[in-house]
Amino acid sequence: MVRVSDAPPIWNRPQRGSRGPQATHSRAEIVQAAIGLADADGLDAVSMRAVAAALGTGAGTLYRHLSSRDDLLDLMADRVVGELRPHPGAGADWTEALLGLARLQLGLYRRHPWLIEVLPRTSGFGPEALGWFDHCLGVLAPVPADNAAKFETLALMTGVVTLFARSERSAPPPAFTALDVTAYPNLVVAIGDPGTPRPDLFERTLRGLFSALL
Amino acid sequence: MVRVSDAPPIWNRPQRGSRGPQATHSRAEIVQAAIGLADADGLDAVSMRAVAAALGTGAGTLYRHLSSRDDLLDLMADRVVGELRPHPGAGADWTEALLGLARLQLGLYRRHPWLIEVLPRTSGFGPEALGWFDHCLGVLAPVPADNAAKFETLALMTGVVTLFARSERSAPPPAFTALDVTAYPNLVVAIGDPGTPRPDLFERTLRGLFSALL
DNA sequence: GTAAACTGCGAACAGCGTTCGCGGTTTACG
DNA sequence: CGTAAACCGCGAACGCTGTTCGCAGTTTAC
Repeated sequence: MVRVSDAPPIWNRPQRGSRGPQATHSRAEIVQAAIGLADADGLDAVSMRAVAAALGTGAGTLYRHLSSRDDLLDLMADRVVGELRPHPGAGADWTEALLGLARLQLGLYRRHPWLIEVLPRTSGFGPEALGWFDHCLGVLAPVPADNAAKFETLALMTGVVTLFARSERSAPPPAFTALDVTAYPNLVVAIGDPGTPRPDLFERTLRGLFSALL
Repeated sequence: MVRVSDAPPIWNRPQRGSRGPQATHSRAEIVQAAIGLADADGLDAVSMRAVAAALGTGAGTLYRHLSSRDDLLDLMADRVVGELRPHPGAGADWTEALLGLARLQLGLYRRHPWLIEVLPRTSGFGPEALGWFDHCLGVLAPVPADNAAKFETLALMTGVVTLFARSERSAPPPAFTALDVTAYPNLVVAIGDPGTPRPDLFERTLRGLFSALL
């Protein structure tokens, strides 16, 4: 489960040495093929054999460029995080700027839904993730708050974005057919008067978060 | 991925028919063995063969009581959600009561860390999950708000609890050795003055959420 | 009493991540 | 300049996974 490897993380390892024939596939090529499969058919479609087949080779070949499937997932995640560039310039209102960053993240999750499953199990921050985090800190620069508070706020902001991304993906509740009235009295009356969901829940939640933590 | 089965969910299916010899293992027994494995060695240790071996039988036997491993995970999740009983009585202050419910949920995640992975992929609400949700609605009964707003708030409360549970499980950040100053300027200065994390982040976040949404 | 329905069981299947040895190719070094 | 080290693609193989299926035996319903 936990990464116990003494080897340096994948981002610090060189792609190839100096000797030997030129590789027919690069690390970036493999990652791109894997992302294509994940975008099209979900994360389960990203098997080593499938990725290799998409590149016209065998599964064993991939291990010349990666040391494990988890490495591949790390690289995939950091690469799509790079799609958040160019990082938008911070305006005068940092709250509005931060909201814009959150919306950008939500868009990324919509483009690559598998990211919701991959990100929580990545082994660490890649260079693009660090760059994004650095940019967020820059937006928060004018805020007079402890750096720990900024870290906490950004972590929770990212987390809340994943919650919304997940809720968008999950199917609507299964219509509650024939609910037992005696067992779930409050639920029954609430179903009878469901009310109307608010369209600005995303912004409202994040604004509440910011005002509570910064 | 998505459950396309026309069969009724596992909770509505009877455990056995009337004919045939008495079964040596019950559905509850299987679920309990699986939970024991998950608590001890994580979710990956819950393979059909391992669960069957813990019960002294073969993997194929389990399919007499369950139709898939996903069914087993559904049952495991709903069963540990039942540990939240007896549901605490609501006091006068609904904010405080709701905070107590959130703390109860966090404790459940600490006792069964695998629940963090299982819950987002369950196929629906089990009877215990419905009971918990019903109780939360009861606590929110005196709040003059739209039922949709209450649904949204409870969903986000549960989500935020999972974020905190996840952050407790994840390893501390890897010490940021030798960070490139030119690439991550804001990060470098923030590391130089890390500040002190706030001990009441959990409560503060949830209070902010409640006041923003209800 | 017969047939239907259920039981545990173990072999089997396809797929998975990963390892390893093979022959061939390119580069670094004495 | 030749030799050795390092890298390449490749395919077979290992152990594991979830799941299916036929077999023989047991209990119940009609």
